Amino acid sequence: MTPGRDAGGRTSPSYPYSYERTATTADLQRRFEGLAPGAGSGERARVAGRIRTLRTHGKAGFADLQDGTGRIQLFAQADVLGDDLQGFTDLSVGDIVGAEGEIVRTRRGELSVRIESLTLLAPCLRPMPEKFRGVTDVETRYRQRYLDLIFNPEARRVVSARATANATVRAFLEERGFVEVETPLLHPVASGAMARPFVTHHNALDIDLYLRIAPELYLKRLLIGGLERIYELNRSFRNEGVGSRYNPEFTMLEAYEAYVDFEHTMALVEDLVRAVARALDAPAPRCGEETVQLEAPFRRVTMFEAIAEHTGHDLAPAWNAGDSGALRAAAAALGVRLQDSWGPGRVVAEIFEERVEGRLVQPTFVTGYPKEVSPLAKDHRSIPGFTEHADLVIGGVEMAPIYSELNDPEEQRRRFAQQATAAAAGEEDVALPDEDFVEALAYGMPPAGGFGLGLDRLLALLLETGTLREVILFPLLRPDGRRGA
RNA sequence: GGGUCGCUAGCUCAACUGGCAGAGCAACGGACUCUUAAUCCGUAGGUUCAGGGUUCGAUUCCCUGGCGACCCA
Repeated sequence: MTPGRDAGGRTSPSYPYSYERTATTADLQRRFEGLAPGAGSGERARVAGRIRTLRTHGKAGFADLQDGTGRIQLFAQADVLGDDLQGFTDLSVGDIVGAEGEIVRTRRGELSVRIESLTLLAPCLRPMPEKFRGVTDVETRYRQRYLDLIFNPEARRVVSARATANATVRAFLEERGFVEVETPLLHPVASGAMARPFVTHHNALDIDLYLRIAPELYLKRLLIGGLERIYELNRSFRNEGVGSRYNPEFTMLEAYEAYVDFEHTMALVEDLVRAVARALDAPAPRCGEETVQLEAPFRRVTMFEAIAEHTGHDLAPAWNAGDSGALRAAAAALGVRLQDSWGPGRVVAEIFEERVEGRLVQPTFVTGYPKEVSPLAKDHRSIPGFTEHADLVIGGVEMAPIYSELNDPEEQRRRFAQQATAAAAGEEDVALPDEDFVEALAYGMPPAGGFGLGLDRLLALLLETGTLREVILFPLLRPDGRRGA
């Protein structure tokens, strides 16, 4: 038997199908703000919501009712209800009820619905968390997010902030002529990013499919098809660990614009990030000891410059001399662990990610990505060995890669071949060859700038939550043996 | 992957150096017609995460495992 109140104490609940509300609690609080203590308004309303607290006084009683907009007090009196007062007395904290009555303000000044009729809509059969402190255990808050939402206004704030961010993104892009599209989530080849995929199986076709790690290659197919400005607000999946910066499924924005390069797209991303920050009233979120200045122009540095600045190791001479031994020695000196199969480009990128990225708190576009770690971006127009790939880093976290999109099918084939070689050498985070995509490129893809923006990470930054898990309603957790969840 | 910390009643937390497992809230019964973390009286509620070890005796000490948090790589 589940713990909780004894069902025998009440007649069995009837679970009504609907309740005709005439007002929300916020409406009433606003409309009757000026009502004097002890006064009646002469107006009635029907409200519905969850009982948060109960105070019964024999022939009278009070309850706080919470709905999606706020709270109002319910006021029960034997004078009004007669024998029906029992229905109020029998309520439990957590029950969902509908109540009808006159809007009054009590002598102590609390705006209330003086109940004339009360309907139990859904009983709360399980004991609710402690009323004052509520739920604070982090694990419980994630596993039973509904309790978190009932008790913690902050949890509800995150929900509306994400909705606002999504709406802002859409409005921003629509204004600039971008069209929202939807592309497959089940991919025959998991490519478009360097990550490990989840595998699944399609029975009728008897083929393995992969949950997308990025929509990139499908969106580029649309560029080939003549859609010149497109975006997808998408959920993607990467088979990696969980933690404050990672969740295996995450929400990302990818957008592509024909006939522009990554310089143009960097400016677009900068404006977009700023627009979202303004919409959330967070132009300067705190991040550790620092305040992130999103209104100031975003800084630009090359990966080599950033490494030199933060580690004191100038890797440019070794790179230019093709001295990968010296690059590896620098990594060793910095305590960065490397795999034998990695080439010099990956070594440099690893040093950057492990020792520098986390220190770039102010918004920074990092450019100068070696070809080895950037298989989908165009060759840099003037610096051999590099690509036109910038990464926007804010708060020490990678927010958005931005490319001049590679549109030369032969070069794309060579890049994929390098990735395949790395995969054969045991590297798991690779962009796998997608021959169908290479064939599509051969029909001609316009030059384009594109980006992917990690919305969960951006929200975590702007809302100052410190962890992705606070902005993802149901973050992946190991199933709890007791609950089998 | 490494380190640190945590897991005790439905919830929030105690329990000294190893000595009868507790409180508040919630639940249940009762009193109370203006309370708002209502108050008052009473009742019930435990595989102390799991398993093993040490001990006369383990929530406490040791080992293994589980789940989580934080930090690091």
